[in-house]
Amino acid sequence: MQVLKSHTSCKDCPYKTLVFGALTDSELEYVNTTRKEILFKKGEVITREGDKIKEFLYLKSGLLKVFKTGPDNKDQIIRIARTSDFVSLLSMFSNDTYKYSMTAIEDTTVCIMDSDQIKQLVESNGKFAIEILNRISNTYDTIIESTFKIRQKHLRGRIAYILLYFANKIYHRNKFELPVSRREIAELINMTTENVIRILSEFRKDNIIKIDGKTIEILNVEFLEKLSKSG
Amino acid sequence: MQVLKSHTSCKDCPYKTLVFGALTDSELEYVNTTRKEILFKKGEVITREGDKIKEFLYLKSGLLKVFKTGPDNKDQIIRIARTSDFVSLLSMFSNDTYKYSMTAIEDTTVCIMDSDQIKQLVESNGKFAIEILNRISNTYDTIIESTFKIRQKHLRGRIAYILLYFANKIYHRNKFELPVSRREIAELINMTTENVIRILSEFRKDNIIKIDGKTIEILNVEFLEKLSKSG
DNA sequence: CGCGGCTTTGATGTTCATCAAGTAAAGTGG
DNA sequence: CCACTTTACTTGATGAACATCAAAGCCGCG
Repeated sequence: MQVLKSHTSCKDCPYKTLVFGALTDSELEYVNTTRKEILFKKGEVITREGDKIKEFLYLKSGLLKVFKTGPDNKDQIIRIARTSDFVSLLSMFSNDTYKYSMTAIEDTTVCIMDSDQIKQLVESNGKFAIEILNRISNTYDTIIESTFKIRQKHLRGRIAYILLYFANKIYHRNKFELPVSRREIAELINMTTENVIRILSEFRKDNIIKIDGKTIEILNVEFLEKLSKSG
Repeated sequence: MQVLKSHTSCKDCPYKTLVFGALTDSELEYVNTTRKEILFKKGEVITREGDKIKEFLYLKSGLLKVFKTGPDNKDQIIRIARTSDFVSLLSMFSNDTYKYSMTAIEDTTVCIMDSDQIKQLVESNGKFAIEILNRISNTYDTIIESTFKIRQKHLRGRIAYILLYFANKIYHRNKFELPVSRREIAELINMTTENVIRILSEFRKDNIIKIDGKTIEILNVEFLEKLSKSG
């Protein structure tokens, strides 16, 4: 973890319009004064379940996993967050402590603002409130939709789904390096590590994907799409 | 479906403080002018997935299911909403159409307000915005939490969980009439109708519950609690 | 009275988790 | 830097958990 020296202001941030478009220049300036940019190396913990929420987090670049640890110390990954995600929305308006842990799964830069400041802005700027509501609802909707989709699929369909997810939603290409271990895939789509490996091998044998360690190349997109849809 | 003549104003509503506590008397009056109270009989459709959202719904009394219909016409129940639930929150700030369908599973009275009016109040009244954000986050959090809890349980644990849910969260007693069919239970906790029935019968044979049609009485709470926890 | 939906039970086979065992890779401390 | 430990990955064998199929009784409704 490393605090970065940011030479840019929120005013010039390319992601400004995503939510902060509703803020006035002076409000943005206000946010900018307390804002910090922090780099988390792959594997570093960003927040821990149960920690007091003091900050409002915005994922500027990189990738992180949001997860929950069960009583048996087994993790369940709630979702993977990527650039331009407001990762702290899931807790800050309903709880004073984080409901989930977050860990960087790639080198990740996070903008950190003061959560009370953001709440204050929600209170004073109605358009901003509407934008935050929109964002938060979308984030939650996406989680629920994918969870309910995944749970009705068979294991093969789940693997197909998650491969297409990485290819289409995260990397936007058919060859990519998996940012997560096989165990983490298992935690994300609710199956065992062994079966993740088994089905990946099966897909490899059937020439649907090519595997080289963490590098995956999808050879037969149509097949995966059909499998992902049918279940 | 039947429009009720309401003689009370929002100002006197016992549930006012839940969210509308942040509104001024004149704002409440404003809401009250367009507000309608509607009774849906058990089984009646309240909203349909894909319908345009025009109204803000508040569940005054009764019980309804929120669900999604899959491509194979199989429903998945997202949640069961009860008195004092703001059932339209899940869609109105992120979509202009409903993402889910709702059906009354008991006779249900719903307060219907204009959704644009509510959005306007969010924009103009900061405290109200915060309250809505809090409510919406809580609602979503609860869905996610229960979904992730359920998905890591075995079937017996799921049935235990749902029985305790009805007993503790809905009816607040150990003997109650199931508001849903066995198939709907299956759709709620992601299993087959046959297995719902099988496991309920098993619990009956082991004297853990008593069954008389739709009426369930829990005889051994501790057993169900242990089962629900362990998985 | 017949039809469709809900409930129930049994038989059957598939899917999947678990256990075991081994290799490879990656960190750790002297 | 090397021995050591741990973690990740892989494959196979086994049995348990679960879905599916089939058949029959029940009830409400037109």
